[in-house]
Amino acid sequence: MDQRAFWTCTARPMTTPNISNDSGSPSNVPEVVIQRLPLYVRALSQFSDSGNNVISSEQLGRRLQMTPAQIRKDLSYFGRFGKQGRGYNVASLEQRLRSILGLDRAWNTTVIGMGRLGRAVVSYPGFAPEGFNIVAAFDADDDIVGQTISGLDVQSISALSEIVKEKDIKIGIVTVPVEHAQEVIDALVDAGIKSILNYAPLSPKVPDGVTVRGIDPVLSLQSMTYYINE
Amino acid sequence: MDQRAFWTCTARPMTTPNISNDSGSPSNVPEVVIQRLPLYVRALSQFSDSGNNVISSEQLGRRLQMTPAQIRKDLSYFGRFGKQGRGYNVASLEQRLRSILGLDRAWNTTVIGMGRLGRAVVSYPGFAPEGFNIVAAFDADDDIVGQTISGLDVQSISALSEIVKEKDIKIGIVTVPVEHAQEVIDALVDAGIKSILNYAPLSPKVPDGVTVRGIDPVLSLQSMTYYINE
DNA sequence: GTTTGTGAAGGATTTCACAGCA
DNA sequence: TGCTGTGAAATCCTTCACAAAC
Repeated sequence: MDQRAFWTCTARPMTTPNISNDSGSPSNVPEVVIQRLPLYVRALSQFSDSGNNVISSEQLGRRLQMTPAQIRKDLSYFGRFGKQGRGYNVASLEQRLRSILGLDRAWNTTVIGMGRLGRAVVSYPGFAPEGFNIVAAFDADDDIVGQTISGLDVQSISALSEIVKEKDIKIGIVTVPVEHAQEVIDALVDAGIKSILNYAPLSPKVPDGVTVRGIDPVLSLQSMTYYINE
Repeated sequence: MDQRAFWTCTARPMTTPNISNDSGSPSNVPEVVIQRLPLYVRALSQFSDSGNNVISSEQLGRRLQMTPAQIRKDLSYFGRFGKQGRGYNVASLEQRLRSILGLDRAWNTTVIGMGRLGRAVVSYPGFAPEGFNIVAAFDADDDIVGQTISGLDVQSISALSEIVKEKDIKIGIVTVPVEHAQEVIDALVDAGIKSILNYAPLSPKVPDGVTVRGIDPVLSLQSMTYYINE
């Protein structure tokens, strides 16, 4: 029944603090709830692909292996999206959730570290269709700086802050070796970045107000072996 | 303060049920605690690299951005590893935690799906040093079956069950396109696999007793944008 | 009849705070 | 003195159960 996406590292209490939020959206939504919303979006999008117009919390719950009550409660943090006796309109619920999450716009993103992993990330075709555009690439190595990789010309990390402003980059993706990850993350924070996707195997220190999510398959494997009985 | 690695999907209640556990290890440890243990292992290993012998829960907590009380409580599920007034011996705590997680042995692993992502996974150098050995690779495409990729010869998925037994494979890594992910996961489950690392963007259905952890950078990004203020 | 939205109840997890030991 | 280990308290999250709406 546990439905939780990989590993996140956040410098934030589990419950979002009262950041006063102009757009009238509620301000004490638990972090776990926010992390489940993208799952709802994904499931709804799959449902509408298969031609359904309306879905109940019961059906969604069956799809996502979670209880209908939890789904209704989660949604109730943000408004009343359903119709009693009928359920939710698939397309409009998806649209509402996208809007809540800020997915109804595109986000400029940069990748720092153009080694093996960074190259894989910039050439991964899954980001752009979801509105995450990689618009700059950086590396510390002078041999790599100046190369063009997947249509991006790799720039020196010393230009990071400038380019972040120039290109209105809001999200940093860190693919440098673990030894340099903390300093790169510090540099992103200094450049004003508030959201970081970290592929390096470490728990970085970031100030309050900066969100870091980690991608670490080894960590995932290491917590699964506990449950293997033999 | 939230320290959680990406997305996991587990067919297990948040609190581990009473699976009677021969080796005298406790049987009602919350899942969140299990997910934090690898973070402790990683931090301890970094600490010992920097020449420290002893660490307090306060120091560990500072490193991992979590409270000392939580660390002590987590450890107390498994035993009494510290010395009052001094703290924990870094090396021996790391060893104890590795043993609890089953990381003091190697695990045979297989990757299913030898497209772009699967190739990146089998050539990722981070698994083997942690004891996760990729010993077989599978694909559905006849043009790929028979190729040798990173020293593995790619086999047909129809041979999955047989090879899993033959090579004593305990963990499956799914890198097939999302349309085929559920059927591949079903096949792994049929073959007796209890631990699955899923790179496909879907929440798979698995029976109780099977653990799935998902790796989905898009999902991580989608929950971060909520917090970006503008 | 069906399904939502939601207070209230019930669990689970985190934090507190301090006894006890080195 | 310093720090662990741990019950108790506090907080957070999920589930229940039902009135209201369709």
